[in-house]
Amino acid sequence: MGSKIVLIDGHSILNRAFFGLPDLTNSEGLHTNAIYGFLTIMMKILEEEKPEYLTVAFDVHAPTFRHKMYAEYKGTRKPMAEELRQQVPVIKEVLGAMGVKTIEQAGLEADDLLGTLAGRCEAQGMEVSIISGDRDLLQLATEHVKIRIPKTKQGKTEVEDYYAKDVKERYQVTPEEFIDLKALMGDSSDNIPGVPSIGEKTATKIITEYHSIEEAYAHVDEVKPPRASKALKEHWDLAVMSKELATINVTADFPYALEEARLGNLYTEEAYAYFQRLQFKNLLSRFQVTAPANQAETSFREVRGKEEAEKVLEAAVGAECVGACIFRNTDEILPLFADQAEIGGIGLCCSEKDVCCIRTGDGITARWLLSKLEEVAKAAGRFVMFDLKQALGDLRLTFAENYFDATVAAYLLNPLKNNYSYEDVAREQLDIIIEEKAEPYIRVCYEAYTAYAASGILWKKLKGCGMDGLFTRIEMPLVFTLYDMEQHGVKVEAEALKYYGDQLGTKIVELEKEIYEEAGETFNINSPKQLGVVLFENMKLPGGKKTKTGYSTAADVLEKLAPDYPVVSKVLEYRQYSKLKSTYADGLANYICEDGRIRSKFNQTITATGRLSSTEPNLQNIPVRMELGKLIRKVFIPEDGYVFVDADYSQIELRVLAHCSGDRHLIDAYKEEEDIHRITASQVFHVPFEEVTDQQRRNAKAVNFGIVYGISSFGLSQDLSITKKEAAQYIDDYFKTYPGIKVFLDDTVKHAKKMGYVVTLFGRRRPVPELKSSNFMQRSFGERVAMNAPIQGTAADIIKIAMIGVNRKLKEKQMKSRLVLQVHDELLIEAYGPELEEVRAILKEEMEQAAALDVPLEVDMHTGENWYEAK
DNA sequence: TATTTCACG
DNA sequence: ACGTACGTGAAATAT
Repeated sequence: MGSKIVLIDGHSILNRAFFGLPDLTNSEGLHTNAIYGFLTIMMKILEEEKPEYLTVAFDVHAPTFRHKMYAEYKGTRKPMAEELRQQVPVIKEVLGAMGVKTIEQAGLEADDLLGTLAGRCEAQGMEVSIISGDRDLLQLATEHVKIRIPKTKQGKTEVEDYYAKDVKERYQVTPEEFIDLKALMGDSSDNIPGVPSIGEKTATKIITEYHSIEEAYAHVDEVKPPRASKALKEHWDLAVMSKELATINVTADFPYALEEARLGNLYTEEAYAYFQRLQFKNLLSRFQVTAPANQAETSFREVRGKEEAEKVLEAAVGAECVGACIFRNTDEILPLFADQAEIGGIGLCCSEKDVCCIRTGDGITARWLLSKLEEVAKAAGRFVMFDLKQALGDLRLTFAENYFDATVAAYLLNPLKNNYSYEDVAREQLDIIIEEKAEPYIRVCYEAYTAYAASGILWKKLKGCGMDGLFTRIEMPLVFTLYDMEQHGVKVEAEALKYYGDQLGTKIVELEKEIYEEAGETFNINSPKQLGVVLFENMKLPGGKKTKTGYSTAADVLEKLAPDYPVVSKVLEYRQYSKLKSTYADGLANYICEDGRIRSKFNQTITATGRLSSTEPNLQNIPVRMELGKLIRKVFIPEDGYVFVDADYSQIELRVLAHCSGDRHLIDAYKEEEDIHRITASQVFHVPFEEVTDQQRRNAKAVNFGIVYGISSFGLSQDLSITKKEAAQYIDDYFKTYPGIKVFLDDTVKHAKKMGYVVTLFGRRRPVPELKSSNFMQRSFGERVAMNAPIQGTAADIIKIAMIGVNRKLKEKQMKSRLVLQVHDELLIEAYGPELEEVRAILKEEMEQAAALDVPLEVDMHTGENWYEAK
């Protein structure tokens, strides 16, 4: 038997993968599902067939224009979806990286390339497999040419194989006759019109009898049924054209060197880089770990002994740029406590050629090493680390302009990613692939090296995007502010919290009993699935399906039923109690340290808009709207001798909008009147200020919120329980009242569509890739994001500035009061009693003066013995 | 690991 | 006709 070649119909398989798989996106916002599906299918086929040769053929143009003649005949066709289009060049690059031969030829379709290649290879005695989702190719099947059609059934790809005999078996015609079959019956997916009123059944009958359309036409009067005979006569031109369209050119003329198609190692280093970028985690495992060392590695070394370590560290003092990292010995420790593990050593890089790893032990203590590193850091022209805030736990550094957090820089350049590891930055900025299984000291060196080498590039890019000021004046100082807040934490009364939890527990048990009684059965109320079945099937309550997995039992659905069904209101109550107990009472208790304080993390590189996020625990979502939940704030208390001061911006986002849009009416409204919702209502509904009803004010408030979120009539109608039409009218009236807002929002979306991103007042960018989507929903989402992000982001910038200012003032004046929490538009300070008035003055000043807008920034402030009172 | 729900701004 | 408000994180259940 001769050697074997696999030929892949590129666009067809890509297309199949695209529609067969759910939408996947990597952290850059690139859609990857078609690429992933293509590679999976290709690898599966290669494993099965183990061919010597492989070639992937592409059309030069989009495959939907496969048949130009017919496209003209039929008129324009839908263009390829943007999500798929963007994947085409990438798969070609990936295949190139894997050493896979690809061909495309102007004027020839992939079919023609495949057909001709199949013929040429078969003539040389080779076995050929053609992979395509397109049944048109069945005409190419022979004894040695196998057509393989992958099918996705319930997530699994199965492949249908067709040699010539299989075509005959399945369609009762030979591959050659298959062309004529298509000519008669047509193929809508392939734009072949066929003959009207002749379908698969009739076509098969005619071709099995006459073997070709020409032969059938020669005996057209004998063709049965009469209906088909008539159709054939009337539409003979269509049949001829269809046959022409369906016929694949197997004698095309194009250059092709078989040797170039010989399969080598697919799993190259270059391919690995692509797979990492595309985030195909499970495909990465196919790569051997024998990739040759990157060039940089040659200068990596492990420093041994205190003497040498000292030499290295001394030499680093005063260096122009230093990249560093600190690592811990996490081997014999539970991952949960990894950050408490002892210091294992540091990585240090002062130049391309000087990268080293210094371990503790052997006369080197952690304290000595770290204090040396502190010296190096302070003296460096630029001192770079990943996640500097984390490192500040080990290095006693205070803010200075030479510190550079590479994680934060990478976040600013693309806030949509979900992590900013040094491996990612090395790959993206330096084109270096760091092996996961590389020796630990090599990885340590890489982290320091990446910090060193990427910082210049990151900085240049930040400047290029106009984010250098944001980085140096806001984000970097904030790293230190957040560190201080995290260290300080907030005191919590553990016993009171426990008592609160117990109270909730009793109530939960009571409600549980009552619910079971009314339902007539016991079940898990916390399970939306079980609850849905009990309510809507067993108890037959009205209210249909909503989610893909079953009935929606969300609060807004249940609230509609609650007045009529006591069980439902009990369920709602149960939910409330159970949420409070599990998430807040029990949840928070787990985080109380021995000194009675909770130290939540303030994450700086999470959100798309520039806000902070809070985790472990999240202290930015402590209940406040409902009295029952708000009570939990009583357990947050200041230290003895201190009080809480809580200050929050009044409608900061709406004020930012007023400023950014420059809308005269909204700006004037803010300058004149306290109650913005009331004045909005008065202006939008054309009623005197004093005569605005509560309902009108509520509506105006909802519209104001809607504007900030990127208004849609649907969203507003949901919120106000009115029709979409009424909501649209409100919006229209609003824009008539504040025409500047409309212009501003439209311009922002326009800018986003043109540039691909939006910008805050302080230069922070948010990319909006959704605007390019071919999906209406996605695109609409993109538009709302484009409207919201500059507003939310600017507000985030402003409070960050205020935090830095407040923290700086407190420290400058050597006060004992400390910033403890930030909740987006609110700051909480634990103020030392004697300093109270000064703290209030500082808070007010720093918050109100954080940005000079065309409208005043107003701050509401309260003092109290606990967070409940201070709010 | 994904989905649903719900707490906050 | 499509089916949504923007931004988060945690807990519980289901897979």
